[in-house]
Amino acid sequence: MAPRNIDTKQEILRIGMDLIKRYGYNAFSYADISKALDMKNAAVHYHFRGKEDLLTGILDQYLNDYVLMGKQLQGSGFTALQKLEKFIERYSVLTEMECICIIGSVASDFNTLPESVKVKIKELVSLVLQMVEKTLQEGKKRGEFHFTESAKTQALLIMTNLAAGVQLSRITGKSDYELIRKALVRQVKG
Amino acid sequence: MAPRNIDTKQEILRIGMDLIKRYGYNAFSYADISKALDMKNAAVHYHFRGKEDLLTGILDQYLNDYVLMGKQLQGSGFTALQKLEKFIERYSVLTEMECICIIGSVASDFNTLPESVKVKIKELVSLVLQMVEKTLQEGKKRGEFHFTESAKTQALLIMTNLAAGVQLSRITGKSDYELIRKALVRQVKG
DNA sequence: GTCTATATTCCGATAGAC
DNA sequence: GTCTATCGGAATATAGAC
Repeated sequence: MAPRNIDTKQEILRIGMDLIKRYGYNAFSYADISKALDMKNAAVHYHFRGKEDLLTGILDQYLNDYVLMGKQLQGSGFTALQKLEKFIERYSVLTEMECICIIGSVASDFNTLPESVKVKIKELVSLVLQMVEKTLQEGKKRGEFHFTESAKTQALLIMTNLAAGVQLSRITGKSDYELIRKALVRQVKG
Repeated sequence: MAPRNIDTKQEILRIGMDLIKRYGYNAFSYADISKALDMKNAAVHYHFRGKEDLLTGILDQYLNDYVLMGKQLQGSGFTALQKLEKFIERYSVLTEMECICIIGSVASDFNTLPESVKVKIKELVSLVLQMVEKTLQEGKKRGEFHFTESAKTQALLIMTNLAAGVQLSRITGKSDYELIRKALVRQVKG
């Protein structure tokens, strides 16, 4: 059959990214992806030899996304607060989709993953934490933020508030996430 | 054969509680449990008809544990800070075991679980959050704590710092968890 | 690039012996 | 209460046709 869609690989990544945030890595199958794209599971194997390769592709996509986001924010002229809020917004949308963040999802399955994937997860977490830390430092320098912890510690506090915030919100409802979101912004403003 | 151990059901629960925190609900099997207890998977089915029944049993066990812990702390004469630190200690030990907390674990798998289990998870989360909130209120009344958020919001901040703290720590190392733990205590002290 | 068909392995679960 | 034996189904994956 002629290529139905030259971006099938990208479509598989898109579906996979949704499934991993919605159900978790060990809970979705190639069949879920092939059904969503109306193809056979063998076709998915053509684009990603095995499930671990797919997970690696998904993580690479997130790495690229965050690098791109970092560059865009850097050249945006945004205040530090606006940059932080752009970051927070990524978590807020998750609560509308019954999803948790990619980092929380792979953290839960971490012990079931091969070493090569664990390394990539570490890269992703380091990248995201450093982005937040850098924004916090900038905001403090500019007098926008007045938190008393180190920028690194404050970044850890924010990251954990957001990551587990979307997890809790899945169980107890979105209002708890909103309380967390507003409080963490008050915290950094000091 | 004569009963090898009259507490086999309790042993299954114990192994199950470890597996769910170490690998996640969808990543462990009855075979993992039967191997750990040197029996056949059919024997596990005798004690817990299906995997969902086992998960329900595990959640009931945690509910009982937390209720017991609440009663013990109530009659302990501890300061609010000491009570909070007893709670935090439960999370600290997880980082030594490559485990995440039960709430984070089931939050990740939440969308794959039947309604009856979801209800029990909500009960567990509500119980734990109320325990923390109550301790925070008590500490504020006694002049031990000086946080500015509502007790409920502060409890949410602490819970999310701890839950995602052990998740991050699994990826980036225990030192990040320690930074979070110390900072959140400073926060409530105000 | 996608298909059919199939191999393999594992999982959850049950029947029936002991 | 635990065993052996087995079933049905699903998941990962591969071979080879188109």
